[in-house]
Amino acid sequence: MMSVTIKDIAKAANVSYATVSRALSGHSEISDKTKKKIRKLAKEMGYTPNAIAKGLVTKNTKTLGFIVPDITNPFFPEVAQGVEDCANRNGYQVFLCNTSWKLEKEKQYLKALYGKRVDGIVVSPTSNDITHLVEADRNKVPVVFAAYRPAIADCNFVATDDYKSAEIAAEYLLKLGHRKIAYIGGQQESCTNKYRLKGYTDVLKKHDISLSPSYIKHGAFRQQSGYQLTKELLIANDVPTAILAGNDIIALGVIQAIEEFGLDVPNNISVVGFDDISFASLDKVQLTTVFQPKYTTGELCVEVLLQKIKDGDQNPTHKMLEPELVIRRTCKGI
Amino acid sequence: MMSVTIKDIAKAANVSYATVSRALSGHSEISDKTKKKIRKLAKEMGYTPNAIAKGLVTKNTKTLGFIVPDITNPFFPEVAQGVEDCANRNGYQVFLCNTSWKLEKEKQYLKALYGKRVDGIVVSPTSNDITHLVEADRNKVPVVFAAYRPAIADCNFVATDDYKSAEIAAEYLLKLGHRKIAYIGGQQESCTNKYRLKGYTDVLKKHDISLSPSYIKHGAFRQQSGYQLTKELLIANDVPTAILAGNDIIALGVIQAIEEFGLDVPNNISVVGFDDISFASLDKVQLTTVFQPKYTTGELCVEVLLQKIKDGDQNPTHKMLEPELVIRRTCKGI
DNA sequence: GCTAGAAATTAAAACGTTTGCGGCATTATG
DNA sequence: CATAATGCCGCAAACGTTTTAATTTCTAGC
Repeated sequence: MMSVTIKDIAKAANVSYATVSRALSGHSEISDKTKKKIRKLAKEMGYTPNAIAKGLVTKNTKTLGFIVPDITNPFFPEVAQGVEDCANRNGYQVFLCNTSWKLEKEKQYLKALYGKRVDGIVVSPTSNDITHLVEADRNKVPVVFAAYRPAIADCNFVATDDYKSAEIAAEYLLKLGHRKIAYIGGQQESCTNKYRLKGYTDVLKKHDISLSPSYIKHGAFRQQSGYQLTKELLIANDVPTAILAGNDIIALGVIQAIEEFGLDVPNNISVVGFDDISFASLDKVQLTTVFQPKYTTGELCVEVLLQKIKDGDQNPTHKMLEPELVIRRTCKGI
Repeated sequence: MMSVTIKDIAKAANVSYATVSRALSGHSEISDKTKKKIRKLAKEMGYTPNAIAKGLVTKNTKTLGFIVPDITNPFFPEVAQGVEDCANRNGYQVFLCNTSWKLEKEKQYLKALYGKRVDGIVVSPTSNDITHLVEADRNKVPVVFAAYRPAIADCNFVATDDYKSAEIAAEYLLKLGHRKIAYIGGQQESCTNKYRLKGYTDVLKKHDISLSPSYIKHGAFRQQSGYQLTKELLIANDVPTAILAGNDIIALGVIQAIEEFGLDVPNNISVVGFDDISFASLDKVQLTTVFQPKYTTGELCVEVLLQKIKDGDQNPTHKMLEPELVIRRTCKGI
């Protein structure tokens, strides 16, 4: 499995290997005749440029990293699609890394990506502990946060306004006449969760609705977690009339729990999620949720990343995207 | 953003850079004292080894590639999870590449991956045209096919027996009393589709049921495709009592179409899918389907890949996994 | 036919590692 | 004390490219 190198071609064509390099890359003065000859030869010999040797000298690898916490949540593949498409359009490839919500894995991947000298990293962090990512951005390689708004100011990010998303959802529920609204969140510490929780509580406060602490529960951004927490909620004596779920995946678990409990969605309890993953629109599901521009998020992340890479600009870029309520069939007036 | 190299450390420690290399990698004779000194220094200076320079000399990158046709189909993320976990356990990282069912992209990615000199590739091919993949396996880098059984004999693959899967599903439908069973497939040319189709037709033949050609339709492994083809099917005059869908995603589209048409699943038409993606078990969906060990597929793929990498064995390895019917609520006796 | 200048090509250094070989201390052996 | 063995470490080549500077070849004008 010995691969053919530029030197092999040079020998075969009886020229220096500098000439071969130029003939192949094209962006240097070289006669048409030799260029053609060499290219033909290269193809015949089955030459594939060694990107890693090239990376060593040019200092760029035309590679990006994308770190996601859960590839099993359809939200992230959609973002990934945007990341990938935009990267490809610009001649970049992407390393997709999945942390399974483990901080340790996130750190490992960060190190590995930098070790491979990727030109930039987009990351949807696993937790609120992002010091390693910030440090990397400052000293080693540009990073932009996807679907996450860091508490620290001088980071790049593109995110949907989670606070506003929650506001919209809560206001909608209130407009439907609900007063007893529970919140089943994901990881309590995560920024996404914090903003959504804040939007929810603020709206309730604004309408002078007292917050029952038993109505606020946290777990993980997973179906199982939504299911479990809702069970707990339903066993207690004061059952809410509506539930705001931390995201669509959680919402699916919430609904499952409600129906297993013998209650109906939306007749007994209304449910709204966040994200609008593709399965939310299934006829059988028809989940009311707050849409988040997933694909666009991915695209924009790469755009700002490439910008940073190109001009070395260290100033933080922030992009806030607009959420949108999409009303389907899991909510009902009271 | 100048990164610190082994030479910088050597200078600081006042030793040769060979010594630094040895101190860091550890697997060479070196005194404990200098080893400690150098490691401490390296940490202080924020050294991250340049994996690409290392790869250039050692000829291996500790990196695998995984090419999938559609990251948006939950089937693949689950396989990817298995691939990743097993790779990580063995000190490898994986490049996840998504072709969006485009052969051209598959070829591009293959070239890019080889350019980056990944140590091995696992691929779920986009089409039945796999010559480029086979060629790569023979001359450049070991590749194993995931969830795909090539027509050519001397390839590595780990797949679930698609023929058997279809047999199981068809037999089940027959046992329920169905005689008018349609098949809504994915890409007609794909191997997966061919085996499933064959299993289906063979079973019907065995039971002396004549195959209506209008009952067999092909499109893509996508929800939209299943939806569209089912619409066509329902408009025709001879409506089937059961539909075998090419996979779960298609099945979801099939069900959508049936219900939009004013019919009920399973009361008017039974539906069964393949794969058992996580959403199939949702309370609202409860899709009867044929389970395929997705995570295991991923794991096994990298196991055989690593084996090939380690001992350079060129003999093809085949692994067939067992499907399993999981009965839920989209089928009914007649 | 000469020469200036442009065009095409080559030589060689550089990128950041690993590693085989050789050399020098240090210790063990006789 | 001389020698052999051992343990550490340095030198330098190698990996496959790109690229700058130098050199050769070509073209054209006189």
